[in-house]
Amino acid sequence: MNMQEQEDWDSIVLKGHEYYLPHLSVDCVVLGFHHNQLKVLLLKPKQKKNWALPGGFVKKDETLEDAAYRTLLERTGLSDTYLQQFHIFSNPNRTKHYRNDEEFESIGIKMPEENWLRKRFLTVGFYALVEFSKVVPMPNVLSDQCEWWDIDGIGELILDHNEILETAQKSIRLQLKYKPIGFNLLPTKFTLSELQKLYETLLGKKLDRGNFNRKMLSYGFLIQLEEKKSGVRHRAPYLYSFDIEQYNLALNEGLNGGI
Amino acid sequence: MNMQEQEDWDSIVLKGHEYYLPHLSVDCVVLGFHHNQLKVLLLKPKQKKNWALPGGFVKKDETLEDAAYRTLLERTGLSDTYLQQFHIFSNPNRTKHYRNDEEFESIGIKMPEENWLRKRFLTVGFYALVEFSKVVPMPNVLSDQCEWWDIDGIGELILDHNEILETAQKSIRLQLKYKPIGFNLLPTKFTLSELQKLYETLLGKKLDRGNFNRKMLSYGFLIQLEEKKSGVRHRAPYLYSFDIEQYNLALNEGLNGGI
DNA sequence: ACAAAAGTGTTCCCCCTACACCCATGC
DNA sequence: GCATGGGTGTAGGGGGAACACTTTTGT
Repeated sequence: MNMQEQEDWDSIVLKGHEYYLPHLSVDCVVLGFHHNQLKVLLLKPKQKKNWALPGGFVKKDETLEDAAYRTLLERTGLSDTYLQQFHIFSNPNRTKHYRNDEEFESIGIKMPEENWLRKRFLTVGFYALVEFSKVVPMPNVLSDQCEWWDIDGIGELILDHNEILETAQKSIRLQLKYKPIGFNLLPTKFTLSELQKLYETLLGKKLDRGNFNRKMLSYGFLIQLEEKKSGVRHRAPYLYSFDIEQYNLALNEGLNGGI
Repeated sequence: MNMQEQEDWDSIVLKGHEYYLPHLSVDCVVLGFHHNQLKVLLLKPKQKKNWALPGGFVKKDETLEDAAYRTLLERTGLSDTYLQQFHIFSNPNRTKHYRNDEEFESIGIKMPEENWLRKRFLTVGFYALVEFSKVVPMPNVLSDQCEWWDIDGIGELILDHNEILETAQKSIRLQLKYKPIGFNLLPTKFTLSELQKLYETLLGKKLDRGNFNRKMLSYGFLIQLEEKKSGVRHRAPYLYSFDIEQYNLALNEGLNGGI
């Protein structure tokens, strides 16, 4: 740990209560899509055995959304991402015993008995859907690694982060039914079968190709471009891009009905 | 204001920070259904011009859900209600200037400059669907009235409570599409057309009687009883009750499809 | 008898489902 | 040619939308 990091750590521990709200944090479930796999961005906190969702504290004069955006920008380099709060987790014991003396002594900090970080924390869960290739994962001062993980290959995370992740996935599947948010996970140009793979991954089930294509095109917010790169050993599929104006129009009309 | 109330108020103002979490509250959108009208429970805070959603603070060792249940129990006398968090409102200025000296002087309290109630507050919105007739609206120490209002006849509420109410309605409409939560608003015995009126009110549009009946019955969680009271001057409609076991079964199977 | 609303039936049609069939491309 | 996946066609069925007809009750 270099001088700067030590200072940052000291600052958060000893002075954080001056500029952050107490008892409150945000955690972000950052999802990407790569090689037909759903990925989630995780941090490896120093001195902890398990990995963690990227998160942060809330400044005294910012909204939760701003705090989440800030966290996301710092971890991924991305602004303008699709970000959505989905639940607040408030189990009184969720952070009990998480901050312990050994952890801090090992990095040269004597944490006061009454430090703000030892208190109970509630956390607001956000999910972010980002374009995998644009992300440059960056660890923060409290962690030594920041990496994409296959969402199915994740072991035990710190605290209740497994629960937060699962809740996020449920919310996303629900949203997907009436709002095609999946586009945020794809590059600007994509094929229909890439889109289909994404939907299949998010929903956890196979879909019919023909029906899927027709349905997506019927929404009217996909723009067909020219042919795909010759790198595939079968018929070249069309590339599509996403027409955000038509998309917003379609959203207001409502994509699904039902009582 | 009697002695007890004065004490309670004093206690909240001067000692609240000892047993409540700072900066955080819950607000409940309590909905009922009566005379084919959707009703919402509102409080009239003393010394304020506008009405308010019932709300409360969060004890240092309870979950947000517990805090909301507690609020609900105190205001309505109901436990076992359908309660759902739907959003957390975090505008840094949402409570600015809400607590002012005049307010407190008028009830005989000199509020310290640095009192916890003057700080920024975030609030977690919950909605509750309750059986109108079972509710006994009860004001709290901070308010002099607690009443049902027609949801369409509400003027300006305090703070951002109009926004909270609107957000709640959107969430409920969305939920209703894939989860028939409306039953929580009806008495144990009800007719199909009462149910239909409720749906029409919640969704804000007319529905076809025949199609509605068939759809609801097709779910399989309605139990047909015997005839209705003779108090109607037309054919007596069947009464139905709600089979919670079949309901849970149906929910797991999924009521709606879509990609 | 009449009004009003409940219960039930019927038709049309859209859209989802499922397959099937041909097309383009790299090896 | 052949394997592979892309694009498109189509027959069938389920169910929603709209409407009609009959039934029951109180006045």
